[in-house]
Parts: sequence; structure tokens; C-alpha cells
Amino acid sequence: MTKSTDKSLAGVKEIAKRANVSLATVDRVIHNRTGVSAKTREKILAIIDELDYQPNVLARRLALTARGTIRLATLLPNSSEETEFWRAPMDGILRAELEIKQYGIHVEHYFFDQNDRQSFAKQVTKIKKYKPDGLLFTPIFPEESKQLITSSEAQNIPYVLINSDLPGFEKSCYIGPDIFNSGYLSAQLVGYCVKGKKAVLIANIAREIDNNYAILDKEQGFRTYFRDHNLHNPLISFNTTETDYQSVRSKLNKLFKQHTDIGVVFVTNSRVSIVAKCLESLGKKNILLLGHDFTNENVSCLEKGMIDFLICEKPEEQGYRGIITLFQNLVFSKETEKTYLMPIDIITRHNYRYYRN
Amino acid sequence: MTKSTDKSLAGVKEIAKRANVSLATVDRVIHNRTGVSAKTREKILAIIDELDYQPNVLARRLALTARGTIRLATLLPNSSEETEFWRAPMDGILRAELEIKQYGIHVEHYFFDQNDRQSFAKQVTKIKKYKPDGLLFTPIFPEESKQLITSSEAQNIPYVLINSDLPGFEKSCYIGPDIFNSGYLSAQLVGYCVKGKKAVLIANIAREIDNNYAILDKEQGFRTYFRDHNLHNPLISFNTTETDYQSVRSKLNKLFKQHTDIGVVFVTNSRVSIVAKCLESLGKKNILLLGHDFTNENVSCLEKGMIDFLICEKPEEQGYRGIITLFQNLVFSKETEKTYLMPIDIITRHNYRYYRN
DNA sequence: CCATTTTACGGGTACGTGCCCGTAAAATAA
DNA sequence: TTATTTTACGGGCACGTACCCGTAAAATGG
Repeated sequence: MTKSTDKSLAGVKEIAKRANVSLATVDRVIHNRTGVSAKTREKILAIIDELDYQPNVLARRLALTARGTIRLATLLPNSSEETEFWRAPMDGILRAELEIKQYGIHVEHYFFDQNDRQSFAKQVTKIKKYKPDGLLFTPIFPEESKQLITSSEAQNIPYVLINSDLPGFEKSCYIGPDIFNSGYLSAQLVGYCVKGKKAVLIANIAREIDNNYAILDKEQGFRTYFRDHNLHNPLISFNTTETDYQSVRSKLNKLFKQHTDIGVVFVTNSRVSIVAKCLESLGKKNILLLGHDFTNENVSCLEKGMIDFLICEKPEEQGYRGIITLFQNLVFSKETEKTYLMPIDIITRHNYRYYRN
Repeated sequence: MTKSTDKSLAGVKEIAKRANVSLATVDRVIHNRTGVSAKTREKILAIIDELDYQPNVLARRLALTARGTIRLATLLPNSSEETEFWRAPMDGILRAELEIKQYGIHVEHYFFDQNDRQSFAKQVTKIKKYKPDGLLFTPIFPEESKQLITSSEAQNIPYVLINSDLPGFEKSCYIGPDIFNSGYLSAQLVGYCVKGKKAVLIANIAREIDNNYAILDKEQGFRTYFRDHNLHNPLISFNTTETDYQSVRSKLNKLFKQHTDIGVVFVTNSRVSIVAKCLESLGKKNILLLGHDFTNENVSCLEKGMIDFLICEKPEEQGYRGIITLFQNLVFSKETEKTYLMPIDIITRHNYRYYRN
């Protein structure tokens, strides 16, 4: 049994006593300030090392509240009914906020429209005016996001990217899934469940697909699995930028007439429930349906057996962890991991009840 | 946008100023102490309510450190190579410990031998001598555990059960999986993956099986799924209390000769890797193998494709959350949830890398 | 050798809360 | 009425850290 727990109770006072100096001198050493002779500095550092001194977080923050609050900013899509997904990260952010409010942190929220690059740029200028000490956002628009990163680094303010990555671009912190492998895993599930040589439909339903790494990478991962494992099921891509129910339904209808042997549908984003309803209305049964995200609509379809698998990557925790990361970086100058890859969770109608997003 | 964030900065001082009283009087009201006239009490309570005052956690704990540390005790099986599983909850406990050490909490660890009821009882008497303020344990031995619960309640010390439950017995907090549904979910996976009417082997490999709810409930859940869904695959139970590789191998060998149509093996606890090695050595391929827990051995087999699915219930987090629950109960008198059911996670060789236990 | 600057350090206060102690005023007892 | 208890409140210190201010002693300047 170690005694380290006992030692770690020691504070600045104890150090000062052992070094025969005042609290202030110890303080100077701890904060690398001037005004201490080399000799005493060495002595104090030795004692700090020996005692394995760790500053009391509570007292530190308490003392620091006098110095004013730390300001954080978030930039995420506003969550519409259609893209309910973005509520979860915001929930996580709010939870983190509540937790660290006491430490003198304030968070300001900015929202943009997923279908409007302009709105993103507009919010960015607002944020720059606010001059936050830390920043959290999702790089949905690659070009604008790269600019934001560059300017953040120029001003030396820490930033965190969540939910989707900016492949091949150097950044200081990404929190989210490994999107390629997320697609790869989905394919593995399909591989287990599909019977024979049935065809597999890969459904990309989004306003923008061309620049959308979150979708493109996922499809790549999915297809790669089939290639890696010599599975010869036909893989049919289905792209549509018209995301409403009627459009999706009529297009699916055509596809199913064209390809009569479709046994699986994989939806590359959260719009699974729309597909589920289309399949039901088209009278398509015995089709394995899987897709992404723990939205209310999706879960409700999962529960009824209309969806077989949901792949989820804890969006709530992404938001939470993003804020906590900034907090720890700014307050305790803790170094942030470059990438924190979220688990890729498999949800069915029999474990969704226990899932925490 | 609410202004509540601004208000919540107000502290005791502000309340005192508004009520024209001293800090001490406000303090008395907050802690329901005597020595305040009904009139001023009312006035202060009104102001507290209006300001939505919430005490500063940091300052509170800092002030309280003078009053001595809070003592917690844990009682878990010692983790041998054979039952590596129990390292994870302990890791979580240690992580929590590190986090709340600063708040003046000390945790003492007690261990018992999973195969020896006596050792459990012995540790219980030691714990009673220690007189902890809070207790965390796993109720592997039902009778002894019930006694421990009863005595804890008599002395009014909060306790948390983790990992497996004590069905039908009233207790104040359980943190762990819904074991029955965990088995149910495993069966669902089998249902998706199994081809035709192949037989399914349910392997219970443990020193004690009769009283082992963690195993019995799981098997029940598994079988119930097959009944609920009219699946007529033969389900064969395989019980053995000899847990070493050689014994398991020879018994499996006999079984496979007896039943030639076995297509699936479900191991009801963490001893999946042993079975994996047996299957390999017996030259059995194309058998779907699934079981429990994210141990090193299991993961290594998963990686190599010898195991198809691992079902996990975040044992690390169970330990972490258990300690945090006690902490919040004791320090912030936060009421504890009666049951916190952990997610039931599905791990394959393509998402295990991202899993956090 | 004295005046001025620099170095090296100690004293003291603040952060928000918990709690002990002291004490006027009010209530009760003699 | 006076002595004693009770009520209702204020003052002040402590928790561990951060940081401002003041000041002897040492170093430098002329």
C-alpha cells in the first residue's frame, strides 16, 4: 500500500515551512515568476518534487474567480425538426456548462444553417467580435472551417472540432467518430446478417453530398469492407439532395422496380426513419435496414422493428467532452489530445433503452 | 435567452446585503440552524429564492476540508489472471478517487476471493471496524450481501451495488446491466446471424453456477428471446464448474461429437477466450462465437476473428460511477437513483478500438 | 562613501463558504 | 426590581491559492 495519498495533502504552506520561506516565495516558484534566487528556487523545486505537490483545484479556481470569467463560444447547426441530430451535442454542451459554471466559465452559442454556407461565415465574424478564449465548432463547410482554424491559431485561442473531421488538414483537436471505420463496421453487420447474394442499397440523403466528408468517407468504408472480404453482393449507391418524404419515396420506388433483389438498405446519415417509412408504405418487408444516429424518430422506428440497427457515436458526449476539453486546457493548462475518437455503438431494439447518447 | 446565468453568480454576501443582515445569519438560514427570527428567516428565504442562489461548490468543499476527510470502502473480488474482469471496475474506482481526492475523500479497498464465501464475510467484519461513511460492493454471495445491506441501512451509511443485482431484494442503489435483457440481446444477435436451424450452445463456465444470478438470468433472457420469436433452433445448456482450459476442451469435444449441428456458442460470462481457443484447437470453424466482457484475452481473440461478438457493460464506468454516486450523496446530499442501468454494448473486431470500458 | 536601483523576500488581502465565539436585547425567573 | 437565561444576531477566523504592495539587503553607480 502506497503512502502517496497522505503526501498529496500537503499544500503551499507545508512547502514554505520546509523551505524556511514565506508562502509568497513558493508561489513565485510555482508560477515561474521572477524575484527568487537560484538557490532557494532549487530548494523549493526539490521539496515540491519530493512531496509530489499538486495544487488544490478548488482553492485555485476560487482564488481565480476574482480575475474575471473565461469566455467560450460554440458554432453548430441549428437543430430543425429535419435535422434533430444537432440537439444532442448541444445538450452535452449545456450539461458541461452547468458543471463548470461554478469555475467562472461562460459559454456563448452561435448557430448556422446547414444548407447555407453564408450563414456560417456570418456567424464567424460575430464570434471574432466576441473574442472568445476558446472555441468549439463542427467543420461542415471545409473551406470556411479551415479559415476559422487558421485565424484561431494565429490568435492562439484553443479550438475543438466535433462530429466530423477535416481529413488531411492539420488541426489541434478533433472529437468524434472515425467515420471511415464507422462505415466499415456497418458493412460488417450487413455481412453477418445478409443472406446469399442480395443487393445492398447505400442511401445518401442530404442537401449537399459532394463536399460532405461525413457521408463520402462512410460510403468508402462500407464499400471497402465488401472488397476486403470478397463479398460480391451488388452495392448500389442512391444519392438524392431532395430530402423530403415524398421525393425519397418516389425515387426509392423506382429503384426497387429497377433492382428487384435488394435485401439491405444502409442510410449513411440520420435520415433512416424516412426510409423506414417509405419501405413500410411501399410494402417492402424483410429488408434489413440500418443507418445512423439516436434521434427520436429513428428510435421509434427501431422500437417497432422497422429499423434493424442504428450506428451511433455519442453526439451528446461529443459536445460535453468538447467543452470540458477547452475548460481543462484553459483553466488547468492541460494539454489536449489531438484526436479523441468516440466509440461506434451498435443499437438494436433490445438495447436502445440503456443507451446514453 | 435567459438571464439566469447572471443571477447565479450571486453569493451569500449579496443575500446578506439585500436582507440587511450579516453573513452569519444567512448562513444559519441556509443550514436550517436555530437562532433566526421567523421574520428575517422568511425574508432571507425569499431573497434566496429570487436570486436562485446556489452555493459555490468549490468554496463549500474548501471550507469543509477542515472538518476531516470522508471515508469510503469498496469490497470487490481480487482480480486474478483467470478473472481479469475485475480490474476494470477497480480502474474506474481509482479514476474517481483521483478526481475527488481534492475534495477530501479517502477510499479504502477490501478484496475477497470469488470462490470463497468465508473470505467475503471476513472482509465485511474488517470493513465494519473501519466504519466507512459510504460503501461500494458487488453482491456475489446473496446471503452475506443481504446482511451487509441490512447493517448498512441500520447505521444509515449509503451503499452502492455494482455489476450484478440482487433480484427481489430491496436495496438503495444498483449500478450495472439489466442482466436478463443482456441475454435477450445476445439472442437477438444470434437470431440475425444464424443460418437455418443450427443448434445453439449456451456455455456456463464458472466455479459456482447455482446461486449465480449473473449467469442464470442471462441464460433465461437468452432462451426467452428464442421462445418469444418462435425460433426453433435447439438450445443446449453446457454447465461446468471446472474452468481450466483442459477440462473445458475435453467436455466441449464430447459435446460436439454428440451434437454435430452446433452453429453458435454463447458464453454467459467472460470466459469466452477459453472457448475460442478450444474451438480453434478442435478444428471447429464457421461457428459463431459470442460472449461477455472486454478483457485483454477476449479482445485479442476478437481481433483475430476467433470471437464474433463481445457484449460489454462498461465495468470501468460502473466502478467510477459508483464512487461518484457515493461522493455526491455524501458531499452534496444529492439523492441517488435507485437503479442506474448501464448500456449493453456490442463489440466486434471493427469497433473495439474505440471502446471505452 | 553615499545615492540609487535592483534583487529577494515577507505581509496581507481576496475568493465564497462553514462554523465558532461573543454579545446586546429581549424574555423569564427570583 | 434585579439576576439569569434565552433569543437573535454580528464579528472573525479558517480552508488553499493568487497576487499586489512594501521593504530590508545587496548590487550598482557616481
